[in-house]
Amino acid sequence: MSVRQGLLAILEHGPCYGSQLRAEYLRRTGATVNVGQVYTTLERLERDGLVVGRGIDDDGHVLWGTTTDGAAAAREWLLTPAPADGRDEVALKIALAVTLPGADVAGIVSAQRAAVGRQLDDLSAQDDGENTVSDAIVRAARRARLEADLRWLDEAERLAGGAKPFGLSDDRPRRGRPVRAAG
Amino acid sequence: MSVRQGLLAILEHGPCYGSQLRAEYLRRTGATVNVGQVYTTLERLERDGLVVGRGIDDDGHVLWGTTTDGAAAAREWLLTPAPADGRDEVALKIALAVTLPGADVAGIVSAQRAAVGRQLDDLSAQDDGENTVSDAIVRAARRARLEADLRWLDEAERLAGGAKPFGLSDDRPRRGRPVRAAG
DNA sequence: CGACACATGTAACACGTTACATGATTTG
DNA sequence: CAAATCATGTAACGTGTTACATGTGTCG
Repeated sequence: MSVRQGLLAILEHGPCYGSQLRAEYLRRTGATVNVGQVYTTLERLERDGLVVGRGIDDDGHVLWGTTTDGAAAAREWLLTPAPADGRDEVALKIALAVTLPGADVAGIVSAQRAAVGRQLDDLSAQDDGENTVSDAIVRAARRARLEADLRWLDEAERLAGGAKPFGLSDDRPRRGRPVRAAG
Repeated sequence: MSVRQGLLAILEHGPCYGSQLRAEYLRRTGATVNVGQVYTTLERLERDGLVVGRGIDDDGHVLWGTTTDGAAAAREWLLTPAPADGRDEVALKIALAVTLPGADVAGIVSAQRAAVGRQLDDLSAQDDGENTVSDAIVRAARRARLEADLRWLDEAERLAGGAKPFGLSDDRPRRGRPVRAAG
């Protein structure tokens, strides 16, 4: 959900053509976007009335700009807090593992801990001191989450100690009209 | 990517029918899955040779079980660390905002901080002490990440202080064969 | 019978990915 | 001309969502 809105927010500051938009997104967030996605996203934004074609460049580039609605949507997105992330894959995996008979929870946790450590190392290794503020912000976010994951993994291991795995539930729901409590 | 694998891991411990599988997923992870997705996921797993139909229940339920490949895939998934999350929507948004002239970065950060605080409150409010270990693990993960976000938001605000927004890039790439440095 | 809930799908859509197919342009 | 790069798409696929369309069984 962040690519669409990000591209729109950039477009609000001036018309761009497709691959230029991609470059701006990279320059401003450090994140890469697939080129093809930029074009399909522009199509959808046009369909939704948020951007319009602004004709052709002197160099033959296809320019796009925001509509009034598009500019408003971009500004609103910036000011609206992002929704909570849905699924935390690692957490769900470990939560599931502690319920499965025979699962090697300790092994899973330690493998995950090693992977997080590696990701932290990678993050430090990429830090060549020549970063933009945007880069620094994104990297700080990643680092903060990874360190939080490490602490959480310790906690998860502790919690997992008290877990009892179980098999498939025996009580299958009964079909038909439910018995209603007397009112 | 986590629903497919999660369902498969449950199926490895015994045949299930669709909505039973959904119930088990909820019971073991605390996360809801759309019922329709369970059925389409089962179709895909069958297509990929990881599950097979196990006939019909006494109650008419359509049973599914893992194949040898499916069981192996489930076990491997459990032991393999999850890949790093892709886009951190909040981080990208703020990284982008600091590059946009006129963006109210302080306002965005404080709105986000308030939202994270609210999410932490919600998390505490839901804690009725009657939780499974799986629930506790998932909630601990969410709490750890939210607290990390709070710390990171402070850092981001500090970092944003030194940022200078900029307009669209002037140097457009030149088409054609690039000039190659003399070898 | 009719309401209700379980159960099994299907359809349409959104977002994201990779890969492929073309043009146009410029340099060697 | 041939190679390399920019630029603009299109196609296919994967995962996920919501909404809709049906059965089927049970209870009042």
